[in-house]
Amino acid sequence: MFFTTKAEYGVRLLIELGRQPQDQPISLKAIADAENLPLAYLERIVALLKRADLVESTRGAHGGYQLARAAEDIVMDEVVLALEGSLAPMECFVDDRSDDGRVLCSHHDDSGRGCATKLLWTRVQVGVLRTLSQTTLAELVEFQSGKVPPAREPAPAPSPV
Amino acid sequence: MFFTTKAEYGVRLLIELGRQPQDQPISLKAIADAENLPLAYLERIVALLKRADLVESTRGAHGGYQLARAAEDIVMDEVVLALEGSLAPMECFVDDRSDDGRVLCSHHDDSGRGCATKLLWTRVQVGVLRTLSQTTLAELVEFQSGKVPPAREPAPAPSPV
DNA sequence: CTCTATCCCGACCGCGCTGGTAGGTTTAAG
DNA sequence: CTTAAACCTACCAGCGCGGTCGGGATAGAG
Repeated sequence: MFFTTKAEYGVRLLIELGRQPQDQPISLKAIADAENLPLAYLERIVALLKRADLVESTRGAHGGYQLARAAEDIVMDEVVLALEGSLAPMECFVDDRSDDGRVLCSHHDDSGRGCATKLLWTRVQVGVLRTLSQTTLAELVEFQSGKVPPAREPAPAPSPV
Repeated sequence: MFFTTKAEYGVRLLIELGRQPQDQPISLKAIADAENLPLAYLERIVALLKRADLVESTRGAHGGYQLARAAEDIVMDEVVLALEGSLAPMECFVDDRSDDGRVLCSHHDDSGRGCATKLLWTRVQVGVLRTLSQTTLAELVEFQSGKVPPAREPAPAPSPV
């Protein structure tokens, strides 16, 4: 399991917001009902999205949430990072952003050789990051609306487990 | 955190086996000492690798473990799958193999629309799988030995799903 | 002014899994 | 027969996930 339900629920929430007409906030309650998710839990999740400036809130009666930008400009790496807090494939990865995802393995580096698994986990992280950064919220909204995107998969996926 | 220490320790174990001369088993104790890992825990991990036919064991005194094939023929997707038990990015992914990684979201599919996040998680899974399947144990052994491989990441991934 | 819908926030909690330990049994070499 | 190793089962503490609860703060509606 790479991701928790935080990511799942958070992305669903964003998709729901993306389906709404612009500039009209929708309440969390409405989303919780539509997606059949626990309201109290959603509250904590949307807080993460707000802190990352992905959604905006309007307080008071008839308040709610709306996207902070156009769905086309919301890229999923930012979303998942905001929701999960980290995209490190392994414990020993300190978080990126300042640098670019460095390793500090438990047995620091014995006898001068670098950490054996560093190469592998770094590749995985780069792969995930690239995948996420190539998907926008707008795409997901379209996908859910029934328009299946034109099956873009040029390389025949060498070994689809 | 995508992966647990099972994957970390298991890969390290394989690398250690890959560094040994062929056809001569090495004891878990030796590996535990070399990598500074808890022996009892390693025992459980190596059992996973054996069940997946990635290592072979020799019992009795002077017994131990060795790779079941050449390091060049051991690909990391198989390894990580054996160690982690699944490569599903999200809870709702039933495991692949029989099919190809299908989704059965908690709110099965409401009002006929497919699961909103399916597209995203599928892309991530494909990305990870491709990354793992492009790395062999032999590469990691080389990497650890100091020879940094020539930064292969061939195609800049034209438009990976 | 008050009511009510909503965002907001902190505390709490059960459960499962991870990471690790302990102790014992079987196998085979010397 | 002793010893080194694989092998197996049961056990355990800690922690994070998923979820709940109760109570604010805020703003529109009557």
